[in-house]
Amino acid sequence: MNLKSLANHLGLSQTTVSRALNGYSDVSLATRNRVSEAAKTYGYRPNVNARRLATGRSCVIGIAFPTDMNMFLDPHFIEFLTGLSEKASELDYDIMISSSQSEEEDVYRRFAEKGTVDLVILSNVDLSEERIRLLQDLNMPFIVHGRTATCDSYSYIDIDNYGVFHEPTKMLLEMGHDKIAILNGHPNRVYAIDRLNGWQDALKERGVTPNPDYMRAGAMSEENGYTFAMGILQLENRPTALLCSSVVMAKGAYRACNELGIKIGSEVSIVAHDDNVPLAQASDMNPPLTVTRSPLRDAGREIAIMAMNYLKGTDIKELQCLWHPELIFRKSVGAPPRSST
Amino acid sequence: MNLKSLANHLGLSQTTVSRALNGYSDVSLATRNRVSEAAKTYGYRPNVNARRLATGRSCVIGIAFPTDMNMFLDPHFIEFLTGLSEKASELDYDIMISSSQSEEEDVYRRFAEKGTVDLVILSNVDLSEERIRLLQDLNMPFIVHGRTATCDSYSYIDIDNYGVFHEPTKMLLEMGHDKIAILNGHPNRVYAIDRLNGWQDALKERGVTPNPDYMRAGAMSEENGYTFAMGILQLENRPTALLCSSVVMAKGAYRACNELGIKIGSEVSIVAHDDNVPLAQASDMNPPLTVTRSPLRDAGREIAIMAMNYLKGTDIKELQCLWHPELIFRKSVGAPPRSST
DNA sequence: TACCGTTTCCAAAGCGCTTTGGAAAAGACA
DNA sequence: TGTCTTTTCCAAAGCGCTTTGGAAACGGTA
Repeated sequence: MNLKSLANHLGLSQTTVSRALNGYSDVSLATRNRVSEAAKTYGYRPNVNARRLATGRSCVIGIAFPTDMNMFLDPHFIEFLTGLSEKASELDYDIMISSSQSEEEDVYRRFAEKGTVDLVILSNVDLSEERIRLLQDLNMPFIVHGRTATCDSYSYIDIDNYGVFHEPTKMLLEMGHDKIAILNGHPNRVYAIDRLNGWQDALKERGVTPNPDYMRAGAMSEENGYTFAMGILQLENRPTALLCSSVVMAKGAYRACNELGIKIGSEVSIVAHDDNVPLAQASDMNPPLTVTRSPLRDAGREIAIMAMNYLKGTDIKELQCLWHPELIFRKSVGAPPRSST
Repeated sequence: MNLKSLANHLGLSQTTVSRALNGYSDVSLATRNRVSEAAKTYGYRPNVNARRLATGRSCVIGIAFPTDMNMFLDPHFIEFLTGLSEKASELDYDIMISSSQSEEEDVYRRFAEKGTVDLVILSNVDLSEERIRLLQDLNMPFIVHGRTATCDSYSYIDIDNYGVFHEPTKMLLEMGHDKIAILNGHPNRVYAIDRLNGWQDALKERGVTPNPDYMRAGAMSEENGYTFAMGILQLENRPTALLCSSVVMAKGAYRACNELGIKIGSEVSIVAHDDNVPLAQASDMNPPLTVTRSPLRDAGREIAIMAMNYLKGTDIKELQCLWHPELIFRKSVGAPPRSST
């Protein structure tokens, strides 16, 4: 069933049927209803490729990933992708993924030249972002999940990563903690750098010098959380509080504490940033984990909406979101142990 | 730069240029070269959507996944997807993913009606596969990763899951083990059922009755591997060998053994099926893990090729692959402990 | 030279939709 | 009643490609 035969069935022109289905006001409400009724009974759906050719828009959002750095194995990225994908299908956009064993940039170049996608999403940005420059050169619309220094010039969604560690550090300091360690994400990523700064500044504001022994950084896996925590908690001058860049990492830290017989909430306080990935529920942990919370899935959903608006021509300045995670206090945080004050 | 202007530049017709670029023999080699040369210098790439409309083929492979059962968090699925995606881009196919919060079937219906994808890939099949019937009804080409009872009627790629557990069980029995437990994948999945049968039959062939206490099944996570192994190894009549459905699970089992102080390779032998997911390298484990090996990434790559051939019209009968994993013997397996014989 | 089979090219139609630029019909107003 | 808007519809062009069905040019053969 195509437009032509549907139009014939209805005794209308293709124009009218097309415009009716797309909700134009220059076709009367009565026929608009009649048409959409008929479309439903005949099971008509406009052929996307014809539409794409005619409009020049594909309604496809692209994501590139190099297979060597397995982003897809990162539950955080997946959670984001899930939100993006969910919202995209609600908005009738499609998601196209493309991998290359070689350079991620080749993928963008292909996307741009072939016209397969309208817009691409950039994730996991680090400071030296040539990808952004390339996309700007290629004139390929994009939205960044995260930010770089040049973020004025593009559309992005990010959370206040500085605050993500600044707030809890301040809180812990006010509670009397002064030996606060951080288990951070990958050191090159902008979000990790922002968090590091938040931690450092909060300490300095209180006159505490950040202790390099208390800093660890790497992929936000359970394993790293465990390893990092094991290392730090066995220092002779061990910290009284741990900041983790993700709940997944915190789970590893919990495991380390349990193994070392260190009581969480009294002997050591733990705070993490909570992206709300399904297999790592902060509230279900024992003790429940104090977090700064900002569901990644929501960010994914939001970026789908932003993509749509971007393509509708909304100004870039209105497509720059900065979210402030909320701090949720739970039992994993308590006063520092006496012995350490 | 489009076909028309490229043709003008060359002083040729669109037809000739098009056919030259697509390598038809009815345009002389000389002009064929001249054309592709020009295409390169002008940076011409045919517009995919126009091509799609003209040919009726989209060269897009679809994958649907319901967001509630988070397939994407399963490293096995991701590994498969990575292979698929890699090979697809080599073959100039694209991968479209689509999620729905509701029914996976809606996604297929949308795919079919809109004509976005040429073919879909089905994963994680279980015995009662209505998805397969739906796709057949919709007349939407598909390839299954795995098999069901009706697999004669469609194209698939699968491994000999029966053998995956039958072989090592036989081997263990021959070495003198008779208390062999299995930590299986999700009990509804066909592959898990096949493996279960392989194990059972191997035991029965030797006159050993499968012990229901020795059977566990669930998602193939490290966590489950740990939990299942902990349970089984603390039985009063504990097994001398463990069959794990994946290396990820085996890692959990290793952790349990370490925690319980049970020596792997002497006090308990462990075999796993190795999908070769990057974060779980059987050979790097301590002791190195004996496995039946069949890289999932290879399956992904193969399925991309099969998809292409399917769309080229290759007969279904020639697109039914059954791979036989190789058994790789390593230190995690040894003779059963004396005490148990 | 005439004829025929090959080789090489091309004009034009078509894929299924959107959109432009009216035209006809209906309604409003004097 | 006639004129001017407004509403409602449509014919036709176009998106950029592939493909069909020749036609022209060429070379070989009789």
